[in-house]
Amino acid sequence: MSRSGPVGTAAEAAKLHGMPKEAQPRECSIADTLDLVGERWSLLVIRELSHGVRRFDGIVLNTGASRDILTARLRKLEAAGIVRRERYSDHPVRFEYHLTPAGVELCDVLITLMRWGDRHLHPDDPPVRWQHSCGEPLDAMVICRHCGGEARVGAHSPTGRGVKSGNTTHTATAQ
Amino acid sequence: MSRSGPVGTAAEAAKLHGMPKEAQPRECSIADTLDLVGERWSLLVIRELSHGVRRFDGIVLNTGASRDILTARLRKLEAAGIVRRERYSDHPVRFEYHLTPAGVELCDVLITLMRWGDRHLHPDDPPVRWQHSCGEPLDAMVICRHCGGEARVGAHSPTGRGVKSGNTTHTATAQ
DNA sequence: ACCAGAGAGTTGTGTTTTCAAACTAACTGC
DNA sequence: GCAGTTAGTTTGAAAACACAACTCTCTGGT
Repeated sequence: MSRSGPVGTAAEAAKLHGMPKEAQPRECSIADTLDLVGERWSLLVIRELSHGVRRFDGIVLNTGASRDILTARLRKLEAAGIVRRERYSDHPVRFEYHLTPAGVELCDVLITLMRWGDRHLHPDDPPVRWQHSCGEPLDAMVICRHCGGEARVGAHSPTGRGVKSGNTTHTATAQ
Repeated sequence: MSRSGPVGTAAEAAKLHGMPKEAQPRECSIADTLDLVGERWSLLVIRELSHGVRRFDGIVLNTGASRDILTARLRKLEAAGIVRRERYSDHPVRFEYHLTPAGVELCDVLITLMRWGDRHLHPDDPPVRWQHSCGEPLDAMVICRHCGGEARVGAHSPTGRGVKSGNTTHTATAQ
């Protein structure tokens, strides 16, 4: 496998003997986003908020999450600036939850997850349809802003500091 | 999650007295897709495969997943038809992993996750850029196939059997 | 005044998953 | 015949999760 030259010593040490501990995960926005939102329930919470369900018990009911976990997730999403917690009553102190603009942007992830599930898990009876503002049921597509073409075509070639050189291990071409 | 089962009166019973146990999660392609792919590491495995890393140790190295978990994830993704396991050597039996077409379609999810992370977590230095086939660095957008407009605009209104009626609890309007 | 119930959690107690590192097994190349 | 590669298992310990029950503060009915 590719003598990748003078890399950082972590990877070297790692491959010296059986890779005991030193994995060197990529720097990557996907991983970083998943750290915030990749746990069980988090994205379903965002789904509920985007559907207009704003109260604790409503979210419990519609997702199936247990209440303690839901508390933890809401706190984490709030800390990440994805959710805003707002008091709607003072006498019994009560809160409801809203998506922040950053949270609303996460709906793109929900949309692509839903499209995949509709196509591959429910090919002829999507359980939910989202109506787009144009009036039609939403059928989503991810495109490149520059050329307008479908984003996922052929092999993409990643570049940047999160890309290591010698790890593709002689299997170069696309799928 | 997503206990579909014989629905009917569960929600009714649930909201009648204090909702002791009976949550009734929505039928939903988002939840169903997350059941397959929503665990930690699963999407990072798909990221690696989409980058052309096909071997067990390469995936361990680049994701940081522990080996036993990776084994479990790969088996699950294979069972779901997202990943194909292919023998590339017989004498020491060795395998490598590929994305199936269904797996390739999941790259849309990765792309939207990456875009969110780039915008909100690394506003001025994305760790990785994906080059689109048009030559430009990919800047993705989710659109509606019908009208070509951005998918996530204003409030969407979900319809279908996965939508329950009385759960929005008097908070009606959009975000 | 009294009780039921909503709402938003917290607490306590088990059950599962995950983790990290070590170990196995079957080879290759020198 | 030994170092090294590859693809996993195994093994305890740690973290996450599930579930029911409980709290605390009101509101609304009788």
